[in-house]
Amino acid sequence: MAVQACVNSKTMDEIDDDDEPIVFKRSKTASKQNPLNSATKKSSSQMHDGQSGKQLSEVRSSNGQNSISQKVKPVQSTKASLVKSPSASPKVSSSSVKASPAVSPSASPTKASISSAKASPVANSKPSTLAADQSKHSSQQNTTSSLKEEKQLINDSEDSEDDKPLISRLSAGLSKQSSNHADRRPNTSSLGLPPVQKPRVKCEDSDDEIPLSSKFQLKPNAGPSTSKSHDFDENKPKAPKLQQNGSTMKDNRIKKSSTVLNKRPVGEVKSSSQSPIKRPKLNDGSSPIVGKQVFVKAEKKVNDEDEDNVPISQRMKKSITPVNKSSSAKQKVTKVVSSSFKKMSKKSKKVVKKSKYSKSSKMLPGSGEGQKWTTLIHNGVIFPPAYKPHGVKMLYKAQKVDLTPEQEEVATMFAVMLDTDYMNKPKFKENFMNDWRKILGKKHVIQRLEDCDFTPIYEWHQKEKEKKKQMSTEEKKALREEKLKQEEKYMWAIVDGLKEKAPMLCGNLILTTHYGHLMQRLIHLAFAQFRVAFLRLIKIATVGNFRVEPPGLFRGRGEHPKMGKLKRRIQPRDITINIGKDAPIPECPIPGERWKEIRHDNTVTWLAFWNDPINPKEFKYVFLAASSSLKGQSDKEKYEKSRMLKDYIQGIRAAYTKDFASKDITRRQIAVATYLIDKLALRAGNEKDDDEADTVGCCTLKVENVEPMPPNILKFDFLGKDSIRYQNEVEVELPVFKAIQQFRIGKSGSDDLFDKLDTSKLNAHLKELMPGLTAKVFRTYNASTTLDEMLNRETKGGDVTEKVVVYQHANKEVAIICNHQRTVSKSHSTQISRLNEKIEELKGILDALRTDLARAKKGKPPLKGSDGKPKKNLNPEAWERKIAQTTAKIEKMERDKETKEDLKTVALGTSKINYLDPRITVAWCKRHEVPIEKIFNKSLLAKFAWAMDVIPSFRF
DNA sequence: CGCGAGACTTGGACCCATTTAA
DNA sequence: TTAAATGGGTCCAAGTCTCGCG
Repeated sequence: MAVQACVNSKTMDEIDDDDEPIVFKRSKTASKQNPLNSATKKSSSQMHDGQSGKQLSEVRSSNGQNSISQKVKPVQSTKASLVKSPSASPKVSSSSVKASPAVSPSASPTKASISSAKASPVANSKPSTLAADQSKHSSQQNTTSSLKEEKQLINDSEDSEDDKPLISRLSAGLSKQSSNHADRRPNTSSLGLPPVQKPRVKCEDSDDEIPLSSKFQLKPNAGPSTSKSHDFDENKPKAPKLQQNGSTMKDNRIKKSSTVLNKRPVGEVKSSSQSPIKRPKLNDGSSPIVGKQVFVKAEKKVNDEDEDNVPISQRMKKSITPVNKSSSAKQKVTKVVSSSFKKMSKKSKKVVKKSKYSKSSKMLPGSGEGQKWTTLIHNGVIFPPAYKPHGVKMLYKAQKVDLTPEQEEVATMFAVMLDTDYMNKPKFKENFMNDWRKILGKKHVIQRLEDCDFTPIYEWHQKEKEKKKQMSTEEKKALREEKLKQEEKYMWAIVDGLKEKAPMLCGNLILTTHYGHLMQRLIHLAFAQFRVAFLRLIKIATVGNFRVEPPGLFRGRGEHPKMGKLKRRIQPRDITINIGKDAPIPECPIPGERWKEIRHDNTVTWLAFWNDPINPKEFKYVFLAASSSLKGQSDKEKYEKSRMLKDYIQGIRAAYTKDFASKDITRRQIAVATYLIDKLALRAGNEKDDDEADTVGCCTLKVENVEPMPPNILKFDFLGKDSIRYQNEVEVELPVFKAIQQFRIGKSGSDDLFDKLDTSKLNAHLKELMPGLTAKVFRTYNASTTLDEMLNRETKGGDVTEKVVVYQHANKEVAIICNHQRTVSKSHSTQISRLNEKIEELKGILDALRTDLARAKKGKPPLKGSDGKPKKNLNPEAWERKIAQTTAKIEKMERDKETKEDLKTVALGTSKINYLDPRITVAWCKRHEVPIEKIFNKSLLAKFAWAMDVIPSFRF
């Protein structure tokens, strides 16, 4: 096993403890969040300007807020109302925008900017094989290596780069070269390309680190596998090409409107200078986007240059060729885990897994199609404690009722939810009662829920909670330690470790013993390289959810038809364990019980699963934690895939634009759906069963969810994932608008808008455009692209705090695009009013200070304070200073207030965790000397360990 | 091709410890 | 020092997407 990419395991962490893996660690202080100041809003406008060929025009509903709508609840006017107007007159909307001058957060240019290069001490030492690789990095870092190379690269850089300082551009270019190539390549494999084999090398740690050797080889790349023809181009009438992505008209308005209804990078295909990105000429572009290129490093550079101008189609062709070859050539570098393997996987179970000792087996590409691990050792899962009856009697028609422990357990589940919103849901109560009745038995006195009084149990529960709260810190700590002790052994898994070492490593021995410590030092000091290799070899990953879900009442979201149903207790006999063949089978923690089944399937990553008691057709899995290299690897592949989309996007847009007018209705629907997904980052929208909440995604939008408002505004209003409401008014291209109108003809509100479409058709189509492309890739693409652009456009200098604000602003923009919401906290309004009071108070003080200043100028003493005490007699300058301080304070508070109001419904975390390529963040931090800890917390640092050594010039 | 099983990612709420404000 | 606010971490629901089969 080669060492796969980073090991972000705890072990590592700990081992690394002394020497931080993280490079730019600087100050430990966490910065609290900085209020995004008002500047924020404006930025939205800025962002759309002219940026890289993106479509500016479209805007998200004015300020983000609006767009984010309320949660399921009642639709409210809310700020939406503010926004609203766009519909009426698009133009207006622009005005509505907050006109605030763009203030950039940073006023002063600081040194920061300079260094794009230096900043980062390279994180870890890589094995010598990687030296070359490193050199690249380093070269960049320290300097500009060869100019000429850079120049080439520049072309390849993104649109936005125009805005960047030369130096950064250069470096960016470099990065591309190095990292991109390296990075991307691997993807290929995961993209559904013909699995090219890459000979894997054993120790790679991230693709960046792919061993040189392999890197070199890569060149010929695999292409997209098939190039199917696209029917595509052929049939369609030519679409108005100008508008291709909505450009023309929008453009004008775009500029004006800062308020964007929806934002999106969609590309406008602006001609401009700006985007060097490959923008295909339309005509050709339309052509088959089929197979595509895969990038090979060297090759790529070369191509890049010219490619910009080359029509996509051609480009593709080019690349295609190589594909075949490559495949034949058997590439080297495969990622073991690459998703592409999946396909073959199932079968591969039989994969030969030879002894784990034989490394060869592990890494080899061949060996493992679909193989996710070679050896896997873990301790199974832990069960929740058995139910302990409390004996508190509930009332039925005011009489105490005796319940058996089983009956009481279920009654308690309900009782503890008395103060939740579920009590207002008849469905919840009905489902609960149905299931409880089964346990009570037909003859039980308890017959009607309405006659039940659970308050005694509820109160008992509240008291228990209170008791717990009252415990002293020590008691709590002891309790925690006790729990930890019990759970400790379940928290770890050894993935691809050498079996014989396992005992030593098991648990956290290595981490805590002197021996471990010594070794660590030793390794650290004397054998850095060895150490890296060592760590890679022994992978101890933390298990994500090793606790079996306790019984309870199903808490479905939105109007879930099954809410309230009893989720029964899971027993060992329900659980299937997946573990290495030679690993000891975890002991069943419940005496007398046994596991349902033991599997040794190395083509999957789960450690255990059981069937969901609520929906037996579904499974609940136990996986490794997000910080594991297995997860890291696939995370990285996900981002590489969306980066790849960058190279195809222009062609894809051209293609769907052309299809807006297709005679073939399915095709037209696909085109429009793709447009919406691209522009609005909508989810795909799989079909759902009747026993699930009625929510929709793009393909399942109903007629009533999209209202066309002439001339070209679409008003969206639907419940998406988790029954989170999506409301947005978006200006779209005329052909899209017309197509939507036409899709609605003859249908009722609850009919499918895209009746000819479903996600599998859509994805099948997307795959023809780019290997591995699916609808969700657009969301990642949209999010990461937005972050990358905003960061680069808006980071102007200033201190760390200001830069962090810029980051948060960008993060917020992404959250709005993705419609990541949170419920407004209960204390929100009081917090706001408290702030208002303070502001008022300060204003009063300010007035008094001004009075005193005026008096001081006239040589009079200050008035008495509100408390009646006399103030010190100061000179005018001193009063002025005080005034300035107070004014600053007021301004800060107002900013805080605004930020708070602004973010009250926006959840920033989700996008950070799932959609923003961490390399963008890391590189930006390096370039701007922002300690990464200001942006990523501990768990994100662990999760993104694979991204930490990205070069500063990395661009998405 | 459609379907369903299966595997994995995404996502908001909630709980609780820590930090910050009062 | 205490109370409120934050933010990390957990929990588990709810999506997406692939694959194999008939």
